[in-house]
Amino acid sequence: MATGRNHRPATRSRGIPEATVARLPLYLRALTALSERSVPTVSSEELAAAAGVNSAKLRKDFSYLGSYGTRGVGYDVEYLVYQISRELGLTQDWPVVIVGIGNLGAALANYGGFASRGFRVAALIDADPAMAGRPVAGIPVQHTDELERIITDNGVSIGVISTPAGAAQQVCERLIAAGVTSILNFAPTVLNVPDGVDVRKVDLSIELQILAFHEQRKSGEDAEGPARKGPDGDMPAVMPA
Amino acid sequence: MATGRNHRPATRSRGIPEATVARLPLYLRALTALSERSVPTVSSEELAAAAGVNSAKLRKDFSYLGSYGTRGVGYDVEYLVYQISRELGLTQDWPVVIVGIGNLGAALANYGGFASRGFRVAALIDADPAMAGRPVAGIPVQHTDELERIITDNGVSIGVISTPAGAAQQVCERLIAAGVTSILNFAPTVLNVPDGVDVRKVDLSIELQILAFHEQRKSGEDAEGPARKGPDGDMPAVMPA
DNA sequence: CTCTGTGAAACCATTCACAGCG
DNA sequence: CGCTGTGAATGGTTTCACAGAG
Repeated sequence: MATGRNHRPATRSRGIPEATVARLPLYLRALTALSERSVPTVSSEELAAAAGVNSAKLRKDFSYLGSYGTRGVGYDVEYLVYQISRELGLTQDWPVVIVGIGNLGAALANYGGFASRGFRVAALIDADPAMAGRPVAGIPVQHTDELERIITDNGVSIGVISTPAGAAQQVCERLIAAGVTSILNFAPTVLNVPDGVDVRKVDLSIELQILAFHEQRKSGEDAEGPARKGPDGDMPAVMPA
Repeated sequence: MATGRNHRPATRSRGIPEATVARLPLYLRALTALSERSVPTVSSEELAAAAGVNSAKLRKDFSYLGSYGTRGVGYDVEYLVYQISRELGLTQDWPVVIVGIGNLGAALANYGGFASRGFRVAALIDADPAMAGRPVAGIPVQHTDELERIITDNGVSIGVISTPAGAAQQVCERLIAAGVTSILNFAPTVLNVPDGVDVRKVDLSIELQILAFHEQRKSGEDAEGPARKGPDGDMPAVMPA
């Protein structure tokens, strides 16, 4: 998972389940690919395969949006693309700022997937004065001093944090004070935010650690014996790394 | 979530729930910070706050690992760091290859969080011959032709894919054929893998789309009326973007 | 008397299986 | 007759609340 905190609680009646929301972008991507190949309709089975889920789940997901399919036929690709885009709020333009233009920030600025789907990089912000004015992905980097003005002037409500961990909380607070209410956090820290602000977290090393866990289980299938309680899995005198 | 497919089913008895595994790295990070400040013990309440979860969940999570706490006192920081590290398989060294050294691949190679926790970047691989030999993060980039040899020679079982979407499936297949059994995929595609191979996916644009969904709900709290079925939310003549 | 460890309850998500529409 | 849409069954996760260890 890559989600932070602050997930809309059980409030809101006609709500779409979080798990479903998280899959809509996947369906949208698969549908866009079909649309580009001018495929007119698609069955739940086919679309599910393209999105990497099973068809029952997909149909249940779509049932939360409404009845957009045709029994015996499938779904109209163009129509679904539009309905999902609208549901996700992608029919409007979302200006985004990226704070922290190191290696990762630059990668994000250059990432085509942003611009393609309703997101527009409104500004790049970095604390290093030496970066100021230098263009990254064709956009000039601005100094952190300008942060509040940039947010306000551009009506930015989504911010991306790709600073070092130490700077993240402070940047987060300034973004929120200036009006940002959704944050995508790449810094390896827990961000504390007030109610009403959504945070999603993407953490590279966490993902690797989860893989390592499963990887370990693959090899150690056999002599797995003692692992619980007591001084069997005891600590060595010298700590590893 | 950022997980792909292929999650170990209900097999394996004494298994730790996936949701718990996904949080262990969070606890570990919080504990490491405490350890660096030489804090000897911590209560479930304090540690939970530092990790951004609630304390009941944390205690339940730890209960799957064993009884590592002391009632009335809390947890021994150093001891827990070791136990969680061991459970995650971080007491051993994991050589990793990164395939696709564009902006993102370079960012990953430079990312300190890898090296710090048992992961070692064994090689950087790119399809562009012009990149070959050029050092990134102090490691020379090697050509894709070398992929199989590199995997074998270094005993790599974890691969990171940061290529363009079009190349990802093919790279994935070569990695698997060469012996990789865990993949962290940054390319915006669904990877098809055989059983026994774990895939986790990190998708920047998907995270943003999920934020946009919630963001949209914040403003449109009022005039939300019609959204279901029928030709109310009908498609415009011209498709957006 | 504090704080862990954990059954039991509540909640959410996935899967099954099939009625019924086109 | 094929495929969607959906109740009902199942399985997993979170939260509650408290017994009992230290």
